[in-house]
Amino acid sequence: MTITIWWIRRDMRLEDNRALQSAAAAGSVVPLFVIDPTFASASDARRAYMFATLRSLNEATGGVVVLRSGKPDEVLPAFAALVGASSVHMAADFSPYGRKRDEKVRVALEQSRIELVSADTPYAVRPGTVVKDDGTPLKVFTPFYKRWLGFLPEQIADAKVRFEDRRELSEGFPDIDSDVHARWPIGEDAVWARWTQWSASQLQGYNDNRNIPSIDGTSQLSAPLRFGVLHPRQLLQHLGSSEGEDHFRRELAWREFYADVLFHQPETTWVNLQTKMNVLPVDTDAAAKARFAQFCEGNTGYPIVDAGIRQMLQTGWMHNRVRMIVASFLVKDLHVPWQWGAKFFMDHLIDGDIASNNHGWQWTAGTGTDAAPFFRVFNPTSQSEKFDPTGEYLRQWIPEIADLDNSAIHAPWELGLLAPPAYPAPMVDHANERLEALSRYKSVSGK
DNA sequence: TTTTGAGTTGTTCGA
DNA sequence: GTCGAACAACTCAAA
Repeated sequence: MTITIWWIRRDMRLEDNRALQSAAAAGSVVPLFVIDPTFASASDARRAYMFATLRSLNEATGGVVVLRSGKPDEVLPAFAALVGASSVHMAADFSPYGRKRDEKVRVALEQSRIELVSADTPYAVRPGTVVKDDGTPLKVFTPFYKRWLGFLPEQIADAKVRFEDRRELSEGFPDIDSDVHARWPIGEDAVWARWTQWSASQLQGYNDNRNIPSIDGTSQLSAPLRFGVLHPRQLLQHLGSSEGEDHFRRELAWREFYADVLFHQPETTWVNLQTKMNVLPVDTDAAAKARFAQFCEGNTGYPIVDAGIRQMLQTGWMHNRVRMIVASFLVKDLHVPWQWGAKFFMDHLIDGDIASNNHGWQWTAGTGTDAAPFFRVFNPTSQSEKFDPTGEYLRQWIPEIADLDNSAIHAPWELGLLAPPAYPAPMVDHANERLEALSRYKSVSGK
């Protein structure tokens, strides 16, 4: 019997998994997960989620997932030789690191005459597919979206998979912080249960409710999507054409758009997409670093900003609307490089995806796709009043101000209510910093 | 090739 | 409280 390897990466599921199906079509499958040394740089929350998910996947296979530590271009050829595999099957990874890694692995396997088969992608539409009539990629979301809709994949029925039991070759699973199980649905069954429950009650009202951080208005499926516990094409199957469903489809498409942008311009992970923005003045001196450190603790004195940061520090996740408010504050009130914020988010988010995260930051900073009007500066107080009118979200994450009433909680300094005992005064004056930001952005386009 | 309309998520000010 | 205008200039997509 031919042995094949399913190299598990961002596709931690058994259902609708074309890499697994490809491996199974060619032989009896050894599922392999390589613990790459670079994972050490992932956030604690993300690593905990990943291993909890893998453990669940292992159980779903009857315990045959093999873990091996080391550099993938060394582990895969050695492991393939060990089990006598003739091919390795995977879903392509489009992150800049993933592309380099996979090319190294392909070359290394080739020397042993083992084929690396790329049989799936983490996206409904493979990055690089959606192009204009002249064959070049799109840089604006809306036209991308319209064309992307025309490429949505067909559903393919799963064939039965025969697994090969080589569990004696596996390293043990690392200990898993029990917190992650308490906080997140782990594994395919639990994640689909979450989708079923959430979509039944929230999808119709998604348009409005997704912006309210105190309610369960967003799917919270970002981490499962990040690790492929479910695939976007599966979600798309469940979406009709109501306003809420349309909007949810657009959100899925944003994930694909940013992957596409990064695929074409991998260097924009950490440098401005719009090079003209390279002359935007940013602060990087010791004082800026001190302000950044205060920001990272969730002690800016702006409740909505601090609530978001604390939510992320404590849970590994932050509500999308609040991510924008927090990012805008860092870039436009503290005037530090967006890269600092992007790194900070990647260091803590459970769902941290390099394309969505870093291009989201570029969007906020005005350096990315969508030449955002330079005057679009979020006001943290009015955003708070608009999207958390009852202050419920603020109270959940900032106990120091939990006793303030609705009229005071969004801007506790205004009534002289510098809340007991420890909530800080605003670290900067937003009205001043807004003007400062406007003048800096204006300076970029010249007079 | 040229032209035209549009571009995720905002705020402030004055009527 | 509500509403519309102003806030720049530029790039992109498509006709």
